[in-house]
Amino acid sequence: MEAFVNYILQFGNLNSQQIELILSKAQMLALAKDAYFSEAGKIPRYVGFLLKGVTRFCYYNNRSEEITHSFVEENNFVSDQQKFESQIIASEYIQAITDCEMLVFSKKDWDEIGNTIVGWKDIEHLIVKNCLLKTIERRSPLVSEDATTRYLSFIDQFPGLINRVPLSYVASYLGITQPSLSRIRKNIR
Amino acid sequence: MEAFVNYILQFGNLNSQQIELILSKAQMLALAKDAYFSEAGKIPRYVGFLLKGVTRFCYYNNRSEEITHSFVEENNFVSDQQKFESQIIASEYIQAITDCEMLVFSKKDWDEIGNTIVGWKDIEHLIVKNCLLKTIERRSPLVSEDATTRYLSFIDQFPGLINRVPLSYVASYLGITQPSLSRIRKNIR
DNA sequence: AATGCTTTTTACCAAATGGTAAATGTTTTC
DNA sequence: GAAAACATTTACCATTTGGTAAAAAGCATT
Repeated sequence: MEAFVNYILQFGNLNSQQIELILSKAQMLALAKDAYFSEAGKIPRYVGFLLKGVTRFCYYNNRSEEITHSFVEENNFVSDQQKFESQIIASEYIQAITDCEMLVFSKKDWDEIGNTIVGWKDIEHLIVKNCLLKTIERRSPLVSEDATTRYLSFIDQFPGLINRVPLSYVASYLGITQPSLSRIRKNIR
Repeated sequence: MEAFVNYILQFGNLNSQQIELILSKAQMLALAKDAYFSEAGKIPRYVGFLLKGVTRFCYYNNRSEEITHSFVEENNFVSDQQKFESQIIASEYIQAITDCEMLVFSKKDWDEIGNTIVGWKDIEHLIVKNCLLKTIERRSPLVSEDATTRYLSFIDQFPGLINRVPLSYVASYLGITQPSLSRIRKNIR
């Protein structure tokens, strides 16, 4: 809870009443492992802040292969932002990889925060921009480096995560098959 | 010029005085082929809107290979946005691939627009968000698909661009070597 | 048309990765 | 603790891609 407030205050100042207002709108959501927070074909109902656990974003490409394109760890926002904001149908899934605890906000409450707190929209924009830039930065080596380097940079970018998520998801994230990832791990040892 | 105004008006309403103000700050910049608009190691001076020509973003990875990570065609903003906004040293290059014509704004003028026009910052945020989302979307297939599919989706996303830029840049963008790209093009014919 | 310059293709072989299925290891459930 | 279910590794070989250098093609200049 404190982590959530600290996270937000990185991006702008809020007084205690404003923080109170935000927290009053937050709902606690427990998500069991493998449960979906948001699903392709449905409109995302909530934006969430992950207090505990790991989630992933995934979709199915045109060969019906499941592609994991992002991981989100605790103390970060989890949201299909564009689809949530416009309340349109999502084309990807957000799934809990471990049991998760989240603070979530309905679209209505989220909008109310934006309409009530002066300067909130700026903060929100900064948060979104920050997340998008981080995504781009993280995914850069996935294009230009070989698989071993990609794996090493994954380890670097997400310390410890390799022990918390199935390797099949990591292989997909890195753009290689699971046997390839297994071979790479063997060669590194 | 009109293209620039239309582009902006996609993201919010502005009256004619506001538009006049914006245009009064704009400077015309002609950039010869291969010239840099922004350079690694330097602070980006301008944010630009590309009226004519093609540019690319590139950087050097830790093996000193030059990586082209984005192309920008006419009627789009060209900016190392994060570095321009914070006026910090860039880590990548923005280079004209063909002769270019741009509208550019200095940091000072750009800030003045933001401080003068109510609602401009919202528009700016939307533009930035839009560009970042487009970047992510375009680069998605570069991870999860094989090289031939990546090439085809490049052709799809940038119609005609293949005939305007060196294939070596495209190969780099797709994460393959130039001989590989050449082979792929041959197989498709 | 000839010259030099750059870009693109080709050819060669080595290395990396994919596809599949079986084997092993690990966790869960009863 | 045994059985079942799931996750990971291994092994096999086919295919793709990389690295390098030479050849060919395309462009500009004279």
